[in-house]
Amino acid sequence: MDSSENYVLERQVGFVMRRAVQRHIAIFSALIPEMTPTQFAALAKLCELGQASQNELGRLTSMDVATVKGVVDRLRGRDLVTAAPLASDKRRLMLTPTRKGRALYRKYAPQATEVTRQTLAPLDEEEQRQLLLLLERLI
Amino acid sequence: MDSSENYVLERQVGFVMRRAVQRHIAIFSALIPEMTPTQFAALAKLCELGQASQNELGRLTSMDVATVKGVVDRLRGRDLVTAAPLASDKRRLMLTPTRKGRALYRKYAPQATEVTRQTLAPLDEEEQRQLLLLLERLI
DNA sequence: CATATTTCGTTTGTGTACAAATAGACTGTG
DNA sequence: CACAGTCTATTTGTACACAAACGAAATATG
Repeated sequence: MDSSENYVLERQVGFVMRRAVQRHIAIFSALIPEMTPTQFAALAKLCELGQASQNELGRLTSMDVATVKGVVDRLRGRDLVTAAPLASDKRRLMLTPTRKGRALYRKYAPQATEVTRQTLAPLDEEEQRQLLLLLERLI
Repeated sequence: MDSSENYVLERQVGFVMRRAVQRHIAIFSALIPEMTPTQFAALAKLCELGQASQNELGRLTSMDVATVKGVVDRLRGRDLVTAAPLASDKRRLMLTPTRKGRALYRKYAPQATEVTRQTLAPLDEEEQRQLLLLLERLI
């Protein structure tokens, strides 16, 4: 009896999700070569909020403090986001999308929607809703 | 009319999958702190096959050539896998799990199954099967 | 047989992702 | 007020992940 006989890599959620994410990222970068999904997520959330501290943005986009710093640095480097320490709390780094950042977001939001559409294309509408609901319950 | 108004980050599959993967990895590293999901996947596949070239292993575990090299290097560094150029085709690097590697795989295979179980725990059996089937169709 | 093409592996560069350690700023409580 | 604990951001180190470019080996094709 060897319990490792029962283990089939291809049937593990982790493996299947990893592959699904790979395909999704490929679709994303084909449709939006100008930025990564993570960068777009950060920019989108910041545009939605108007303004947020780096820490807050990280929490809302599920990024680690170190990760969000890297992402924000690259957005700042491309002049899509500006940063300034908050006067009332000098620990916090307030982020604001620039005009250029907001324009880029508006430009690519429809493309980003299309990325989701293409990723889910193998499923019908009902299945798409099912999948989203099931995934959300895993979180 | 601003189409970016329709874009809600939290409703995009990419975002939801990314979060689900994050949770899965957290569960994995809690149960199997000794190696990463990727390393385990490579080791598991290699143990299943008995032997494989690095390239082959990469294809079967959905890893890029550069990625699989890093993963294999780390497995070799820990003496879980040995590598040797194939005499009949000097381009290929044949990989074989060591006794230690096979032992580690057998030891952790049940834990890896448990990782999947815990990841899917919020869903009932039927929903778990549903999710797996839907995800597989995205690939 | 000669060479064009393909395959395999490596290297380099960029971008997530997280842990852990650090430093500075704030808050609450004594 | 002092200072312990908390919060925010940064830094460092490790580990995927992929693109692009390279060299060496094998294969195909003329």
